[in-house]
Amino acid sequence: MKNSSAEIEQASTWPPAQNKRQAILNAAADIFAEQGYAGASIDAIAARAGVSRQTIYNQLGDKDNLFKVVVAEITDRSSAGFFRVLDTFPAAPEDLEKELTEFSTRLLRKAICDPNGRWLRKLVETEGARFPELFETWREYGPGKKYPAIAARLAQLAHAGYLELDDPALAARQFMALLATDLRIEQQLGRRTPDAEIDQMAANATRTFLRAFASRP
Amino acid sequence: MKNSSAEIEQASTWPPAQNKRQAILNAAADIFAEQGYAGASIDAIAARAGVSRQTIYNQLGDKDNLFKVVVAEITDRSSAGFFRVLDTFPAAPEDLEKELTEFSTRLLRKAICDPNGRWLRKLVETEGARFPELFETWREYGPGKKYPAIAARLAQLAHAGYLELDDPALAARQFMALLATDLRIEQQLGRRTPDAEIDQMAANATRTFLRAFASRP
DNA sequence: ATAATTTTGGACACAATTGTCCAATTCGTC
DNA sequence: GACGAATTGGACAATTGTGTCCAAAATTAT
Repeated sequence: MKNSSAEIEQASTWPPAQNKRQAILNAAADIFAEQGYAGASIDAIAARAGVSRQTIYNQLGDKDNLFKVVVAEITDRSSAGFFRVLDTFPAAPEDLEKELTEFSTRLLRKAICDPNGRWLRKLVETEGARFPELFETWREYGPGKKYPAIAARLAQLAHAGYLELDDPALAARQFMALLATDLRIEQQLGRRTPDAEIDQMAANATRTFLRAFASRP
Repeated sequence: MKNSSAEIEQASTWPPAQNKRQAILNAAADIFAEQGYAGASIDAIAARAGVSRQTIYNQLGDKDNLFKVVVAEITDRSSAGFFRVLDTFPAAPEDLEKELTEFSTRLLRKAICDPNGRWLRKLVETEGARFPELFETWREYGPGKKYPAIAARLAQLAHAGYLELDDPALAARQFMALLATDLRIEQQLGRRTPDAEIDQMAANATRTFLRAFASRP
């Protein structure tokens, strides 16, 4: 019973009840992502959370509601992580390629590799068709907020003369696509990608992106 | 009971038994992709195939085996479709951007949008962790064969002086990433993307790819 | 037409799961 | 240490799904 969510949990600085609630949410996120909605049994979640089944029903109601709460929770965390990284976007870089590559590395490491984002993507892919509202929620947070945020930063770089963009929104999607492509393949294995490879991916993506969009003197 | 697999079925030029078998396989592909392995019930598959449950057990054994056969079948079809399109890759184009864009359009339309590929990606994403051999099979056919094939064509273009590549394999992955990025978002909705949008995606991807890799005079 | 093969549909046993109830126990607080 | 609240674990009914069996019906080949 290796607990792959340990990284996310916060120590017991919360009211005791909230602590168990977090344990349940983390366990549920694991199991839902691994097994899908139908395949995830409440017993399995209870077992992984180290909690009795009844406690889950007490705190979170039925399976449907548990699922919704889990997704909402993870969406928040994932979004927060992303925007924390986005704040480090280089606004007036001296060495554009170097600083953008470093930003890409951070983005890959903290926002795309992190369990929250992975769970979310998988859950949306798996259960999106069956939970249309959830799909909408995710859409609002994911493509709806992240891409425009990236696009704004890129547009700013373009305005400052670093890039030549005619469609910042498109450039943002392409930037993210280049960044995530290799990871997508690796990730489905569940394999934890070594840092060196992540650096390489960030460098590859950034290099190609700049070959396409960097201003030429 | 709209049959979204009609496009794939072949008329009754087959031995009768094979015909029902195909119906089962198509229905199973639908249901597995929609509901995941755990959520897919044999009864639902039988109902959609217009066949009795017993017939499924007669022809294909238990659920596990049914799933494996479905994936193998779809993998074959998907792979065949891809390589059929790949044969139209422009080897000595007069207008590189134009011809590569047209190729991209074909690839998007016939190989990435098509139901086979979509089912496969979703099933692998959903159930890959629980069926390691299937994951390996897919990997062999997908990244294992398709990417090198694309890379070879790109390398050929580079050798002929059209492109400047130092890593054809990487360029192939990036080319595919640029192509698929917008589609991935649209597709999860199950929405059928209009042809005009597909053309646009192909043009956007190709344009950026060539901005990065086309030889400059 | 007749024989062989498949298909059908319904019944069945078995297992897993959901969600509820409740008495005993543990935990945090005062 | 004693009180109140939360947690536990086990039992429970109801539902759903798997996989098997079998006799009747339909389909296909001879």
